[in-house]
Amino acid sequence: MASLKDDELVVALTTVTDKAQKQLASALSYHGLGFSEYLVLRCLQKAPAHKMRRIDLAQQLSMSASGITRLLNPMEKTGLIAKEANPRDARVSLVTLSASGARIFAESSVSFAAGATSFLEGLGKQARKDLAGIVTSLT
Amino acid sequence: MASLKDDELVVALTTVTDKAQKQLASALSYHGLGFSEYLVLRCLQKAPAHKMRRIDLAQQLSMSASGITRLLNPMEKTGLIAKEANPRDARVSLVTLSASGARIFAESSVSFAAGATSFLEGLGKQARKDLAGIVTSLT
DNA sequence: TCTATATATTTGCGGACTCAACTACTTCAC
DNA sequence: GTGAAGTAGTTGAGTCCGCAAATATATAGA
Repeated sequence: MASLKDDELVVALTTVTDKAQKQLASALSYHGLGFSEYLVLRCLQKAPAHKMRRIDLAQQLSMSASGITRLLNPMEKTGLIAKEANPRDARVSLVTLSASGARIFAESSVSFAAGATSFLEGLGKQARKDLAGIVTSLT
Repeated sequence: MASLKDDELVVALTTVTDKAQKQLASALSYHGLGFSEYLVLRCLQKAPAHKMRRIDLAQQLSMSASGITRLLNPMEKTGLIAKEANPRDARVSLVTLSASGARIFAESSVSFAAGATSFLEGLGKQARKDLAGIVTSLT
């Protein structure tokens, strides 16, 4: 069917992804979380010992180091995460997932997954597999 | 192959699209254009008589009306677009593509298309068709 | 050891965008 | 007509984020 040119395809992709982000951000807002904040918790959850350097967080989220600083500051104040020093290297400050952060993450993940499912609901099983293959080969 | 859960799929999708936007924004910056500014020119180019209401522009770009105001103000100052009143309805102010706006758009479109092609280069013909079908059914 | 370079983080400044409130105009019900 | 409600657009305040510069620490080379 529709064969779009590369530029049209990418514009359509950004449009549709933007829509997804807005839906998901709205779902997360019920838990008092922003989209990036959720991704931080998600990264920490997956990380060994739920602990990460700020710079690695920045890379995984494709953000600048300063963006991470400003994102994490309020999260530390509300107790979602905690700061921890690295005895081997005084430059780095590790970020850890707090117990309440883990709880909020678990709760918000339900909303997030529901939002993701509703966003993808127009897609059949094969289309989802295709999309998964496409995004991994674009990464 | 890889079958991701809905939430993982959407996270991967936003990550990859974010990467695309950054590449394209960088390509457009050589023409002095931001990503949203390029999309404005693109909309106006496609519009009948290269003319649109600000509110319709906002909807097509999934932006707020105030975002459009702030986006268009500098574009008008640099002469990419022009303001025009609507004789039938004094509330609306039409936005038109200027000659220089059309020229800049044509030039930047080359860079944009090249960026889009380079972003999609890991994808075969079938994958592009699949992706096109997927984004249209998600719209 | 001392200096140069590299790395991790924070801060000042600014851009892009949103929400809510406001102005200005139009339309509809009566 | 006149008032109420709706629509188009702008403005003020605030959020999120990036870039460049500054700070602090680490590492490598003479």
